[in-house]
Amino acid sequence: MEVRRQDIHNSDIPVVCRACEARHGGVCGVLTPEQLGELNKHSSRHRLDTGAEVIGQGETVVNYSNIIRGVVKLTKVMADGRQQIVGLQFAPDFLGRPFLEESAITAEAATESEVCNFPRQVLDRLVRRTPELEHKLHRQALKELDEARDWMLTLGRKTAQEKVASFLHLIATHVDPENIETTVFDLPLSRADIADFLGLTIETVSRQFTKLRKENVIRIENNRHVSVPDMDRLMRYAGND
Amino acid sequence: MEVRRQDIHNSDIPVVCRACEARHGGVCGVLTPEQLGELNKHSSRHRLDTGAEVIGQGETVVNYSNIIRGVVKLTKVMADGRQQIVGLQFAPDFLGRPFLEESAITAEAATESEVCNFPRQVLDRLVRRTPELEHKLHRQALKELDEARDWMLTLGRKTAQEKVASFLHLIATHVDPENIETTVFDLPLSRADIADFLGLTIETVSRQFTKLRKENVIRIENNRHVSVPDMDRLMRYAGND
DNA sequence: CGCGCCATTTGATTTTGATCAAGTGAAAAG
DNA sequence: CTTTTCACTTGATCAAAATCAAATGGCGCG
Repeated sequence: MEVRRQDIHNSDIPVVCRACEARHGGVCGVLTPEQLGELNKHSSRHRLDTGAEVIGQGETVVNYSNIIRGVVKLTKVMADGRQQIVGLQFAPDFLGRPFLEESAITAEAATESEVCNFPRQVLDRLVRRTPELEHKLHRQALKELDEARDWMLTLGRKTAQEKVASFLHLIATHVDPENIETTVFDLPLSRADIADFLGLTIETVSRQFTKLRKENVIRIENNRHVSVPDMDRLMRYAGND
Repeated sequence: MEVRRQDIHNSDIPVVCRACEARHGGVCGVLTPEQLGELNKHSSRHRLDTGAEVIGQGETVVNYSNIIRGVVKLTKVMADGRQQIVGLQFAPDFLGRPFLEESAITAEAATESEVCNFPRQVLDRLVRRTPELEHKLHRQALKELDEARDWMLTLGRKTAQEKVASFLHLIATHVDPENIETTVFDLPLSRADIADFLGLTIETVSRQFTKLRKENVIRIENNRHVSVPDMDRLMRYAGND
């Protein structure tokens, strides 16, 4: 009986969703098969090259997305071109700002990525009828808020060295959706992006990487591949005692 | 008939809530008279002196609050004492982090304030039964997230002068709950708090105030009373073109 | 293989804001 | 009325990170 019900349910779930890596952790996880089916009718998967823009600052929001794979950066730019990354989103995060017509930020792929898009209106309608979905989105918004506030402390009060170490720790705890903390990983961001994330220049970021490497806090190969022999030590360099 | 219903409703609303300045803008605005009555049974109003702590970083959350009057600052501290204000909340904002046992931040009154406290459990229960309430809290979380991200750009990429000008503009647009923008106002924060908000030192903040005053961007009396003759000019100094 | 491209690193110098150290002024306390 | 206190301002010097300027080092391509 239990098994049979399971079967029926599975067959109700859209084929593309069944194998979706983001289905359980992401917003889709709270939907019933019927709702998933409805959403799926209007949704589409896309591959994004590094640098591909999902939405631009000031543009009208037509789609929300789920990140299936990859890292998406959220940036704000000033009129004179100064730029700040205000958030990094990893799979299976939801991507979008509910209840606003116009995006206040630019979202673009930091790495080669994959997303699942669905029209704003379809999800908005679904949210109104599904308290669990709003709850899920609410939790994600609160998580992003916590992360943003952690980062404000980093931006406002930490030294360049602490900023870079904090960034490495952030990546170590987020790149792999499977693991809470990874000690060997590839940086999803270029030095320029890291600088934009940390409120520093490329040169300062590079110098701090060199310093951390010379003090054996990290090892680096090919610019992007990092290993951290002692995560606690890195944490201390990040100012997190 | 319409009038009579209104009367019945009014008589159902708890006496203390009827005159509450925060009732309409705040979370209470979405509650039915019955729900308001239930919440009110467990809630209590408190006056807060400047500096009074609402909750401390790392403490267990027992209460949520509504700000009735005044300004509350949200701060994060590092182990060595470095401090960053990560949010300013004005009446009638909701104060609290739903769905988390432990507070990641300290909240304290930046000015003499008044809040209405209610037990975490009572509101949590109410949220589960009231989608409109969760929607309201969700919207507030998203508003705070937008503000946090705006501020990240300020912290990471703006000069000291732009930071101070940005702060003045923020205050001008938030101190008076009645008005979108005020040109004459009292600063709700000391120089030390402003420094903690902007990621600067007291001395740098002071020097930038002097500079803005000398260039007639602002006038200052008694350290706290500010008037802005030309808000667009201030905006330009803030780097918002 | 050699060339050019691009990201990154490294070096020299400058600038911004922090730090250290006195002042000032207004309000509270004696 | 004087003294103390506290928040804020001002000044001199210092240090961290920005800026300007060259190297370096893969990597794709002819």
